[in-house]
Amino acid sequence: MSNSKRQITSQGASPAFEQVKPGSNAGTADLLIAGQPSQSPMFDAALMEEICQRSNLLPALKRVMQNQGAPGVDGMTVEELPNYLKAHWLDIKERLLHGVYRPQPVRKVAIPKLNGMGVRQLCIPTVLDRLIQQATLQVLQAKWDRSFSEHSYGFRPRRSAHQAVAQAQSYLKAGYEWVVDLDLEKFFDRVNHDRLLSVLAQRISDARVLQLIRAYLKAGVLENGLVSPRHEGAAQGGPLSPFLSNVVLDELDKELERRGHQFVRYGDDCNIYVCSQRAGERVMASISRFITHRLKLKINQSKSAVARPHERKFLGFSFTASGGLHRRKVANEAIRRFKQRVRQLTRRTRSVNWQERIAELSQYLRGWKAYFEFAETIRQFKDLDSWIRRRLRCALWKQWKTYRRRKRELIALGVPPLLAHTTAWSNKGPWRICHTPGVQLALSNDYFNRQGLPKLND
DNA sequence: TGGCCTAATTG
RNA sequence: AGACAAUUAGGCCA
Repeated sequence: MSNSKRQITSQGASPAFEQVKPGSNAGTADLLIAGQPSQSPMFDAALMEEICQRSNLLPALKRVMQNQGAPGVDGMTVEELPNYLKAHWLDIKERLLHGVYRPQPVRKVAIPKLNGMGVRQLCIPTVLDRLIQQATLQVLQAKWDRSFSEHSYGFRPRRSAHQAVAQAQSYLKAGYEWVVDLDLEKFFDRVNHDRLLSVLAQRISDARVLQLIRAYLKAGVLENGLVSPRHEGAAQGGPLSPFLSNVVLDELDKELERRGHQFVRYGDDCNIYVCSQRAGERVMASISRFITHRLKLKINQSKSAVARPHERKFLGFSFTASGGLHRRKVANEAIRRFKQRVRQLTRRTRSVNWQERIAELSQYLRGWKAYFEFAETIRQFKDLDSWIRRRLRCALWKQWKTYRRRKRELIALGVPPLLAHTTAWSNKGPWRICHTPGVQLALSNDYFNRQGLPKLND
C-alpha cells in the first residue's frame, strides 16, 4: 500500500522541482531505515512537493500566515510558499542530508480547555518545520505502523475510535466485566527524550534522521520574545508528536500483550479488561509500577480507577449497566457538552436570523451524529431530539413576543384560528406552551424536517 | 471513480 | 478564536 503512494510521488514530480536536483537522481534514498534500505525516497524534492501540494495543508498555512505570520519564513503569502521552497530547497536539503538542519523555535500558545478550567500548552512549529515533520511522519509511519499493537487505535491510519470502542465492548461481552482505566499524567510533557531516541535508534539506522527528530524534540520554545531550551516532552502540536507518542507507548502495549491482557489503547487512554475487582487491582498495581519505573511516566491517580465499565467513559462512550448486555451508550459528559452547545447555538441573543440558526445547529447535529450514532441506545437520541425541538419551539415562541404576532404566525403555519387565538392568548411560560396542541401542530416534527434539521434518531 | 472544501468527534 | 493525527458525515467539481 505504501508502494503505490510512493510511485505516485515520483511520477508526480513537477519539472520545476526536478531541475532543482539535477545531479542527485540516483540518491533518492537520502535517509535509510533499517531493514529496508534504498526503498525510501524520504526527503527528495518530489516528496516535498507532494506535501506542499497537499491541499489539506494549505488552509493551515493560510491561517498561520494571516494570523501571526510565519516565524522563520517571514513576510510570505501562501502563493509564494511553493516558490520559497523552490528557491531554498536545495539549501535546506543540503542541511538535511548532512544532518545539520536545525528547526526554528516553536511558538508556544495557551488555549483554554473545553471542559475543565485549565489551559493546554501547544507548541506550534514554523511552516517549513511543519512540512518537514509531516514528510518525516509519512515515511516513518508507513514503515512503522505495521509493527504497532493490534490493540492500539489512536493516530493510526485506517483505525478509529469506533473500532476501539467496539473492541472494548467485545471484551465485556466475553465476560471481562471489570475495567482498569489508566490515565497518564501530562503525557506529552513528560516524554523522556533519551528513552524515545533509543527506541527509535533500534529501528532507524540513519543517524541523520535520528538527529533530525532529536532536533525537533529539543527545539527551543519561543515565549514572549525569549527562546528557552527544552529537555523533556514532545512539542504537542507538531505533526510528528502523535506518532512519537505511539512509539513510546508501544512498549506498554507489548508488555500488556506479553502478560496476555485484554486491553485497548487510544493515545494515552488505556483500558484493560479483567474478570474481577481483585484481578483489576492486582493489574493496576503492577502496571503502575511498570509505567513509572520502566517507562518513566506518571499515572494520574485521580483519573485512573478499577471500576465497572458503566461507571467509566471511554472515547466519549460508556456502556449500559443492566443485564450484562453492555450496549454502547453516549457518556454523560458528552451529553452534557452537547446540551451546553445546543443551548449556546439556540440562544436568542445572538443576532442571526432563524434560518441561519437552524443551519448552524444542523451542521453541529450532523457532525455530532456522525460520531455518536455508533451508540446503541435509541432512547438517548429520541430524548435529545425532543429536547432540541422543544427548545427550538420555545425560542421561536419567545421571538414572536406579542399576541398579534403569535396568532398570525400560528395561523400561517396551518393552525385553525380559534386554536391559534387560545394558544396565543395564554400566559403560561414558553416552556409549557410548547407542549400544548397549538404549538405542536404549528411547529411539528414535520416542520423541522422540512427546515432541514437532521434527526439524531432515524 | 477520483479530486477539493466544509463540518463533527476522539486523544 | 488558534496546533496535530485519525475517523465519520455532508457538500462541490470533473
